Amino acid sequence: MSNRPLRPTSFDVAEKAGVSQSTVSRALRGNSGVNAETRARVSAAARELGYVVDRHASSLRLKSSETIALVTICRPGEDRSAINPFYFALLGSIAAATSARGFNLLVSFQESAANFRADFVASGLADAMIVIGTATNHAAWDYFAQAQASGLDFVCWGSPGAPFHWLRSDNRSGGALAAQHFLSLRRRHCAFIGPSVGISRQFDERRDGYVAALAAQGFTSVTVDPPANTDRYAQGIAAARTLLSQHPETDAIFVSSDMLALGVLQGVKEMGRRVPADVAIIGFDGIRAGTLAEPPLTTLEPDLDAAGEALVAMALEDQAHMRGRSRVPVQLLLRGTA
Amino acid sequence: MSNRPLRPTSFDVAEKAGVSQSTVSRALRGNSGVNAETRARVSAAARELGYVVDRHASSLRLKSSETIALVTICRPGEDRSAINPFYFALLGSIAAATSARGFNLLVSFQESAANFRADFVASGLADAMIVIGTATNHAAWDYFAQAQASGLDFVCWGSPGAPFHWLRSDNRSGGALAAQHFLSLRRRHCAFIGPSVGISRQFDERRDGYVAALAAQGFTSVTVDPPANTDRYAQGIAAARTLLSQHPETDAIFVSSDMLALGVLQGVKEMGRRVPADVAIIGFDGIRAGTLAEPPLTTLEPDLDAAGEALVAMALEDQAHMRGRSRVPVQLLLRGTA
DNA sequence: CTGAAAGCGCTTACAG
DNA sequence: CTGAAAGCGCTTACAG
Repeated sequence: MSNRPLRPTSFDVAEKAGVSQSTVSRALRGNSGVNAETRARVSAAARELGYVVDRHASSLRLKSSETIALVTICRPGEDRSAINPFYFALLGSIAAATSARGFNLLVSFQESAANFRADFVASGLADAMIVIGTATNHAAWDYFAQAQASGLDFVCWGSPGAPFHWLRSDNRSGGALAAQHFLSLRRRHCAFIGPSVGISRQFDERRDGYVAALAAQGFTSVTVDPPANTDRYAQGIAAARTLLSQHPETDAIFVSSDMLALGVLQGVKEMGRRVPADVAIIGFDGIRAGTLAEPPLTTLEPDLDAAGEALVAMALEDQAHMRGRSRVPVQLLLRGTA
Repeated sequence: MSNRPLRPTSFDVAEKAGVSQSTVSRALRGNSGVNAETRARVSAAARELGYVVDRHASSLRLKSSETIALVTICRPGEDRSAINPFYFALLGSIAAATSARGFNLLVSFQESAANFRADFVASGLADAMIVIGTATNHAAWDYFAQAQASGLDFVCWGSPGAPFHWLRSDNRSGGALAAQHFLSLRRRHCAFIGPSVGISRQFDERRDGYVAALAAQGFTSVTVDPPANTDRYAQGIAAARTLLSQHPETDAIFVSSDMLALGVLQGVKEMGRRVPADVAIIGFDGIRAGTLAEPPLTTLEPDLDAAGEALVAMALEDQAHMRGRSRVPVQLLLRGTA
């Protein structure tokens, strides 16, 4: 399959069209300054032969592959169907932005030293690299931090720790929106469930925005750190139990991410509380699976179309200093839990 | 970013190591018959210079890109986060199989004539192509059928209609497992909810296996075709209502896919039936979101690791006639709805 | 075991 | 407007 016996080259097209090979190249690239009649003849010949420009030859010459490499960092040992659907949605929006520019998208899921790899740009395979995925895989982010230290450049979603070029949700505003919504619902005993400080900047920002907005109205919030555990859903159930045992008066919970929030929702229901009547819940990410919960999960939804477009634009930006860091707007999606 | 000023070439490495460029190439490719000491010197020089083989030059010479192209067909107008998570899981397992072979994976989401594209192999970008995604997008499958007719070869999941090389779940066995499980649960009024004949071979096979296994024990099944509707979840709710109105005695429902089954579950509950006490439900696909339903969705789960591996193996198989068609085993995953 | 050279299939400066 | 030629960075048959 890789070695079609008769893949035609531009020389074959040239012969058939009765022109030189250089003219074929110019005509097919839409180069101005080619006689319209000649161009038509070349196009016809190419079509008849089923000719397609060889991308390797072309990229080699042009020193550009019109390809973006997308690395998704996974949890070690996690199987592919367990990957947080948020990252698949982000992958999809990056694919859309890539294809809108006529670029290709090379994807790679990485989880451990066995498959860490960052040489997509160095090998010419891609013009730029984007890194997304879980903040919890320290080995992976250390690897990419090191790659960056040795001169490799890329853009990432979230950016745990190191000073990468990043794009993030407007997390503080999201947290504030959650707080304001809870207060408008007359909730007075607000809580936050999310992983402890430092795991992910994004989680920290969400919590800080929430706590600050509550404080601005004279309210405080209790915080529960989910137990270390491989599965966010199970973590959510456990955290909800802990929270409601220690603070039975809780009537509103903002959760750092939807996968965790779905577990929290389950845990709250298992504790015999009605949602949202007794306890309101708001998650973060806008994942589709939230609509399947009962009741459907109210959440803060980042604009993923904007995120995909911005990540690709930042990655392709030639001036490294122009990349910097940037925010994607977030919107409160009222479904059923708040 | 695409144009690093100083990307070193094999000539630079050669100079630094004090050997010829050909020796660099041989040493780095692990070519046998290179002096061990020379090889070490070359490797060291390459490392110091941060040299990485240019994949375009290499692929051009070797006429092979060690890349698989994966096309995912989407519903027109559907946004990326709404793509059936089953296809993302399949994408993940294909990525794993690809990377296990040291291959790259190029992905493309296609939904309408505006972005139909099948020239990945013709342009040399990929050695083989895999097509997955919704069977409901006829325009897309027609496009690929036409591409095949003009000599392009590829492997696909499911294969609606045309005689593609395909991989499918062992759908008949899956349907039979559902039937047997319902009967072991003493259900006597079994139903099937799924799209009508011909939309997808896989759905037909599931229904046929189910009906045949019921018939073998002397039982029949009623079938409900979900209303034409863009959203599987909404279709499921509507179909459940129709079914329970027309056949209130129904105590078991096998549904052609999980996304539809999640809607059916919701619809059944909305009709005031308890699940699984009054009505048992079994879906098909094993998607993760099924575990978030209440109760968690019992389902038939195809072995996705095997599917990813087999799709890649079939795609890469040089002898087209060796590809043919093949089945992935399916397993009953008892969760909560049956 | 190693080097000089051809060639993979393009794109584009250089002539005309 | 078009053609002949150089060159992108590799891999490997061919000599030695």
